[in-house]
Amino acid sequence: MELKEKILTYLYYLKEQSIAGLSKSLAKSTPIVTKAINELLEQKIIVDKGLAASTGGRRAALYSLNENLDNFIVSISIDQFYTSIYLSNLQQEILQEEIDIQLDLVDPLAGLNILTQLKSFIEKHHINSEKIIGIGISMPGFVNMNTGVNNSYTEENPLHYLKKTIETALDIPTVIDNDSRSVAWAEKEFGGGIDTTHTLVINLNWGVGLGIIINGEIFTGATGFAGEFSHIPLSNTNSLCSCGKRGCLEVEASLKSAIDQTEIAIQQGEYSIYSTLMKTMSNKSDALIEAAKIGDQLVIYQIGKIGFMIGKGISTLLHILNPNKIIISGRGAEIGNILMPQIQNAVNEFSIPRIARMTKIEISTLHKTAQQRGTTALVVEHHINRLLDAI
Amino acid sequence: MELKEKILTYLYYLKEQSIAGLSKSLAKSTPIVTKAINELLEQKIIVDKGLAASTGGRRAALYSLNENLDNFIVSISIDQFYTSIYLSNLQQEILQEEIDIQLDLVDPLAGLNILTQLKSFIEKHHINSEKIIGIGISMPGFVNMNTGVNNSYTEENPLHYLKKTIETALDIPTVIDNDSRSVAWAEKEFGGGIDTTHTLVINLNWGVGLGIIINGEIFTGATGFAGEFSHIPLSNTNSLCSCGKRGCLEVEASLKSAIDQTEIAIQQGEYSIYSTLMKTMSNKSDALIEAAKIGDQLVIYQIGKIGFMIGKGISTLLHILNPNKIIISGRGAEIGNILMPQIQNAVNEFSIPRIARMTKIEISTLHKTAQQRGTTALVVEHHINRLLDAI
DNA sequence: TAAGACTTTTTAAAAATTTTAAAAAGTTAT
DNA sequence: ATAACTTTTTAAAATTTTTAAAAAGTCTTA
Repeated sequence: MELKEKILTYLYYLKEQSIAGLSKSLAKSTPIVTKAINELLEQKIIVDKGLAASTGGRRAALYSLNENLDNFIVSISIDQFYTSIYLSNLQQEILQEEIDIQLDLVDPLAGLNILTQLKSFIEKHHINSEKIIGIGISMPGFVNMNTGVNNSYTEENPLHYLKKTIETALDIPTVIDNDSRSVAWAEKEFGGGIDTTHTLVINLNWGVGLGIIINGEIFTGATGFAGEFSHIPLSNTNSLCSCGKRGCLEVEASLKSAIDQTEIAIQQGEYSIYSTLMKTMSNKSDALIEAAKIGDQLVIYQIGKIGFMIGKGISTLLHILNPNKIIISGRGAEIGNILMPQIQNAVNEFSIPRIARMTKIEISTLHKTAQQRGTTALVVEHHINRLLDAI
Repeated sequence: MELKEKILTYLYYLKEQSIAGLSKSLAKSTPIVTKAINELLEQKIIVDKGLAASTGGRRAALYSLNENLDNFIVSISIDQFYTSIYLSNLQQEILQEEIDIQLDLVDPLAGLNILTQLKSFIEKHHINSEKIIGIGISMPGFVNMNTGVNNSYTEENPLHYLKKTIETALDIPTVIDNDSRSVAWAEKEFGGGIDTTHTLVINLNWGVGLGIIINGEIFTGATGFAGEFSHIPLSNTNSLCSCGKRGCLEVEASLKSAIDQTEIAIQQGEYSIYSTLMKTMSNKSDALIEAAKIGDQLVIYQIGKIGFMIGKGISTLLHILNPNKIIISGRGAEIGNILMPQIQNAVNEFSIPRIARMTKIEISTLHKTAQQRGTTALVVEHHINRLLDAI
């Protein structure tokens, strides 16, 4: 059973694969993969897609997931202020979406609201819950995937037990993880991390998170807290952070900090198109990003500043972990071209050239979809076995 | 052959083991381990050591390396100013040693001097080179274990090709690694890292190095440069580092920095027993450590300062990697009790309590022997197969 | 453009390894 | 002293991998 699940997971990611290819990727012998493939064909979970283009020898037979399967995945991407819900199929396509539902996680009712929104999403689109393989949730905080608990909220807050709440209310297998780890996973499977083994993914959003991939696997540390990038002591200004400490990276290297600084400057009389945009847009970070794209001077200056601090943080990561690649992802990736020069400046200033040369720094090409893709993949990783059970 | 090597390596580390124990540690089935053990017994490489104390069931038969084997390991521990050469047996005992040979690595002849010293060591103690399983070298710098090259020195400098030079001159298999990684390996196998999977080892010496153990293995990063802890931007004073950058940790967190500061203070008229000690001792760090042990106020103050900076560095590591344990090792471990309170102060100031709580910070109990033990183990890891070939 | 050399996938047979079950050897509590 | 329980060791069965051979193509060159 185990092997079949792995095969299905690979086919989800890669869409088409040969027996030889699977055998190599899974480090399992050809005979055993052949046997599993034949059984999956028999069960009509996968289908034969004909022969691959030649690579210089006998052409390989390709297999893919059967696109006639009517099984779906629901994923919920949560950030500090907005929640999005998606319905996807096994071809990595989004079938339905409800994006940017305004939901401040500070609100003690947020957890229950998410459940309500999810229920109405399923009803509205007439989704047969029997056909949902699983529900994936990604959200900020100290999320323990194994216990399903978010330790950033007290036990009284429904967000603490969000996974369990949803799972029992809907009776559908549910899996939860930290937002930055989901984004990192998306980059590993679909983005710039496809062919690197040691990849760091910076999730630039309202805050600034880090997903660490070591030896091709998400690294969670000894107790699941690895990647708390945002609170390392790097800032010289010593401004107070929400965590109670001073000098945290997050204070000067997140979209929030750019927004705060921009708003302060505007209040002090500086001009910025940001204020005009905010009259029509409700999402501050969207307004900031839009202003930057238009070329607003103040906003670009503020974004440059966070870019420099991110670069300083990257210098630290570079020296300690010597990764193949560091990817700037998350909402902030959209203004990557504005961030990049300042990131590079800081890396030049704070890194040993010999070491910095070893790591490629990139802006994600996945943009907004990263979190959704990673969260959906999380369900595949954990509950693809339901495809086998169902038939 | 492969399995036998693994068994011998385990027996080297653990001295006595049962078939069941080996089977579990090596993740190999009992029948196959039994077969290998029987062959090794036949070859007289290992011996039966009788039954283990009971653990509530049938008593296990124990096996160990045959102590009558006359095979040895030579290890060379090199630091910025002193080189030590050791001869050890397979019972982890040091048979001969030549410690603290004064050898400044800045001297372009250092590489050749090391070879000369090694040759005379072997001659002086009448060591039969046929019986040397291998030579292990550990030294500071960007050492690539696979190519055997130290990239911190130019190709003209004999230190660049030290491994090859020694290997060809003596015709004995030689292996080289970075000093901090050797110390980390020693901590993992013999010290505080025995039963933790994610362990960081700070090698406090003339400089300050870091060995990273992730999933029970040395982590080298994408290109072998992981652990360049000493040059992350953490200092506020912006003093210039030898690497050319400003704000590097090393400038304020190494024994060198404590020595420099102490000497400056003495020149400015402050009293310290360090100056008296230096009249009889040639090794500055030994003098510093001795002064600290005696209770010299100035030295203790200066050591406290480096402790605080190390603690700040530890805070960064803590947040990013969430290890089970961080061990302060190397020469500086001897003054651990003086460092510790300031390390703890800094960790309290710069870490999120929830995260800091997860990681135990310890002073090494291996003291000076760490580097030697790690370097010797390096030979076992790479050349234990010579035991099999020889017979 | 056809033949031979070369690649790669697939199938089949042999070898190795693991898993499972049973036996052996102790220990501990009553 | 015996029954119940543990743990190691041995033996047999089941899996898995490795190796070799066959099948199916591609590509170069005469």
